[in-house]
Amino acid sequence: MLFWLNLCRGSVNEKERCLGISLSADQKRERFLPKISQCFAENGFRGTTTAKLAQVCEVRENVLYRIWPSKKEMFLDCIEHIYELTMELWEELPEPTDGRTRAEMILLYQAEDHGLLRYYRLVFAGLLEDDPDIRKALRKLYRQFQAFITQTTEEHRQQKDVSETLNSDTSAWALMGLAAMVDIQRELRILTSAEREKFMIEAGTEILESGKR
Amino acid sequence: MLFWLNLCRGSVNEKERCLGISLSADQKRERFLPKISQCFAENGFRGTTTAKLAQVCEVRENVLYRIWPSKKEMFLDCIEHIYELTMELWEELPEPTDGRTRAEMILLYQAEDHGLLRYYRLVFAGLLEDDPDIRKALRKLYRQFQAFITQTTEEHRQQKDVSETLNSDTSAWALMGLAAMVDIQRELRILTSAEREKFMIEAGTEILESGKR
DNA sequence: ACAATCTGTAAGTGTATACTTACACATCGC
DNA sequence: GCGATGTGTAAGTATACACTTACAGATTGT
Repeated sequence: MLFWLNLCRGSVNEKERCLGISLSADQKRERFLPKISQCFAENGFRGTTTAKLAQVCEVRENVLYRIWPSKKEMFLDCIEHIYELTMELWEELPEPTDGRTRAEMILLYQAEDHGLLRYYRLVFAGLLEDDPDIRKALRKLYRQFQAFITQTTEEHRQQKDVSETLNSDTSAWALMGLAAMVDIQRELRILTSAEREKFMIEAGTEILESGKR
Repeated sequence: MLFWLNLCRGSVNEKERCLGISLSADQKRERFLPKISQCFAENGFRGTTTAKLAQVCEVRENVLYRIWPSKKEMFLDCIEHIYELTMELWEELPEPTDGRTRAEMILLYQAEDHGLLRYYRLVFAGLLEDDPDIRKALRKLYRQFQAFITQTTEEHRQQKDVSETLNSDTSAWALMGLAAMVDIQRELRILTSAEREKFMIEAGTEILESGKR
C-alpha cells in the first residue's frame, strides 16, 4: 500500500485515494448499501435517480454499476438490508422491564419516531413495481418478519400465561397490520406521536393477549 | 344536434362524433375518472404515463389536459373517486344475515378478491409522492374512512351488546391496519384467499369485540 | 519492464414522457 | 354569414434519466 500524489481535483474520495485505501467490491457494497437504502426509502423506487444514488455515495454512477448490474438489483439488496438492519435494532432494544415483554418493547419502538421508520416506504415502493424479483424479495421479507413476530408473540404469551383465542400466527399478521397503519398515520401526520403510541400499545396488547378473558 | 360526415379516420370516438354527441367537460370527467383511477391503481403514479391514460380513455392526451391541468390533478380526483366508489360498494352490500352485522359484512368483503381492491395501490403510490396536495387528499381519505368505520363499529357493538376495552375509534384504526395487511398479503400472494379470509374474520372479530370478556 | 487490470473522472446516448402547439372542422351567438 | 369557441387529431419539445463508453493514472503478476 503506497501513498501517492495526484491532482485530487476536488474529488470527494480524495481522502481514500490519497491514503491509498482501495476497497474491494464487497466492502464498497457494504458501505454504500445503507446510504442507498436511505435514498430509496426517501424517494421510492422510481423517484430515486441513479445520479442521486451516486451523489449520496460520493462516487460516480458507473462506480455503482460496477457493483450492481442495475438499479433494480440495488433495490433488491436494499430489501435484504432493511431486514437485517431491523432485526439488529430490535435485538439491541433494552431488556424488557416492569413486567414488560420483548413483544411489547418492539411494539412501542415501532410506534416511536426514529430514522429507521421511513424504510417502510421501500416496501410500499416495491409493492408498486410489478416485478417478479421484487415481489419475491418482499415476500421473503414479510415471511421472515412474520416468523419472528410469531415467535415473539409466543414468548409473550408464555410469560404472561395467556390462553389464546387467536393463534400466534394470526396475531403476528395482525400486529404487522397495526405497524403498517402506524406508518401511514405517521407519514400523513394524522395522529400525534402520543396518540399513535397509545393506539399501538392498546390495539397491540389486545391482539397479543387476545383470549385473556 | 346534427349528424355529420367526416373521414372518421379510425378514431375511437367516431361513434360519438358521428352521432353528434358532444359531452361537457364534467360529463367527460365523470366518464374518464373510473378508467384513470383503474390505470393509476395498476401502475402507480409514476408508472402511469399520460399516453396510457389517454389510451384507456380512448382520446388523445391533450383532451385530458383540457379537463385537468396536470397529471397530479387527475390523481387527486382519483383519490376522491375511490372514496366515493368504496362507500357506494359498501352500501350496496347485501343486508347482514345470520346475526351478522354490517361491520362483519364489510370485513369479509375486504378480504375477498375483487376488482376494487387494487385501489389500495393508489393510496400507496400517493404516500410515496412527497407532495403536500396529495398528502392532504390522502389524509382526508383516511379520516373519512376512519369516521365511517368508527360508526360501523359502534353499531356492531350496540347490536352485539359488547362492553368495550378498545374504544371504537382505536378499533377502527386497527381494522384499517388489518385491511392494509390483507391487501399486502393478496398482492404478494403470501396467503391463499381462504387463509386471508380466515385471518380477516378472526382478527377483525377480535378487534370488533375487544372487551367482550 | 510491461501487459493486463483496477479505480477513478467525465462526457456521452438513446429513450421515455409530461406537457404543448398547430391545425382542421363543427357549432354557436348574433 | 361569420368571428369566436369548442372538439377532435397529429406532431412536436424539452427534459430527465438509466445505463454506457472513453480514458487517465495506479497496481499487479510475471
